[in-house]
Amino acid sequence: MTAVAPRQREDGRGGGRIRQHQEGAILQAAEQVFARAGFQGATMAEIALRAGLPKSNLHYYFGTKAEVYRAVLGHILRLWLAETDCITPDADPREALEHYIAAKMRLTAERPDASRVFANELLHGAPEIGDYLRGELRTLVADKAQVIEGWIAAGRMAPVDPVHLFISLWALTQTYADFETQVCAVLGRPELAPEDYQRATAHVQALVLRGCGL
Amino acid sequence: MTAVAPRQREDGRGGGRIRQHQEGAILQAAEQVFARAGFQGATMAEIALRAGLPKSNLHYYFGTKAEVYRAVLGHILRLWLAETDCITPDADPREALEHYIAAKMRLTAERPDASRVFANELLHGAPEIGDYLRGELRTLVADKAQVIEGWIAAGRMAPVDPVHLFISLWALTQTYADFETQVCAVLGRPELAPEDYQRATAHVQALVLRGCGL
DNA sequence: GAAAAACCTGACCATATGGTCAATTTTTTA
DNA sequence: TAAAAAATTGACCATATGGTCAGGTTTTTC
Repeated sequence: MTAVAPRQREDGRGGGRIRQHQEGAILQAAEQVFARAGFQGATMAEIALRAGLPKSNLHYYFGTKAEVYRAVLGHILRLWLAETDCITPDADPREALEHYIAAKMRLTAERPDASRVFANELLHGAPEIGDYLRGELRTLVADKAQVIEGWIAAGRMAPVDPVHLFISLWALTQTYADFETQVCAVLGRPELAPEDYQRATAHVQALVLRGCGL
Repeated sequence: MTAVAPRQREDGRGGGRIRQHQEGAILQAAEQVFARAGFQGATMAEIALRAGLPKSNLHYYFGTKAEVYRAVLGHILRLWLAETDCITPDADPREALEHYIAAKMRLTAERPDASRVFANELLHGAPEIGDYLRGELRTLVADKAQVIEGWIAAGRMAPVDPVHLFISLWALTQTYADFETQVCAVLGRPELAPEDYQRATAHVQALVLRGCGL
């Protein structure tokens, strides 16, 4: 009989010892495969191969490909949140933005595949995470935008549309993961090395801080 | 017998009157479908449907899906080039950058699907256009970077890494097409209206010009 | 106006792939 | 240690989809 796998918590932290381990391996493999091929291009066979288990076993843990995909996205969304912690009314605008950019760039450098899966999902209209974007994310951004409005009103930085500023920050940092191929091409590098990410971070910080009159 | 379709010029300008028309319709339909679903997700059946002809007729003009895809990309690359015309040693840095940003943003607003197909190709490692990126594009960027270096050396703008500046400009503008869903979500819009693009253009121009000390 | 070229199309095929299932083994529980 | 639960797996199936093909129709050419 086909056992119904009782995954308990949506974050995959439930289940026994073996389940923990296998789901972890699957999610890691899936992130790579989805990043490289997108949802449609990814195959369950390849995910299973990379995770080191037969396809039918993969189906024991995740009934459908969409389920694996959702789990990967859930994982990634958790990374995307927070980060904005440093943006508070009392913080120094310069330090806060500098810190935020550095954090986002670090994430980009360390988890480029996560960024790519996210980018791919957005690129195709965010069928899975649209609700999250219009809910949690929008609220978060609205909050932080208020903080920045406050900074501007207090004359602590140049007047900049705060929401568009966030959009710009995301674009400026994630481009180094999402469009790495293009970046490598114009930089004349075979791949991005740590120094490249350092240069990129410094560049974005300089551009944005000066752009915000800081 | 299966006729071998003798497409003459690679840009689809060859062939008879009917061929012209049909290929145009196909390419337009294909751009939409590839933008929404990516290469793997796009189906020949849907492209044919949107172009208003049976699938086998589509195959008469383009032997394989990859061929259609390459034609669409070729179309798009032609848009990507030029644009940088305004960046010359004698130009005013402020005006030149302002103009370049406006042009790129206009392209983004008018041909979002083209931008998305391009983004998708990059996201998956640019298997088709990698050579172009490392060839023509890199040369072009190197040239324009020299111009900007000249501006900086002459004290006409703040010192900014020119190649990273280009990367930033692309990211800042294309994000409004590629990640439109996210942009709409945080802006609280159902879709981007012309005013939104105007605001976005003004924002990016202000941020970058100030960021470049202009 | 007839021959040639270009164009059109329904029926068909091969293959890839997501997903199922029943039987077996391993692990946990009591 | 025995029963129950969880985990594993190879064989199998249904379907979607890229692509073929033979024969028919329209358009162009001379």
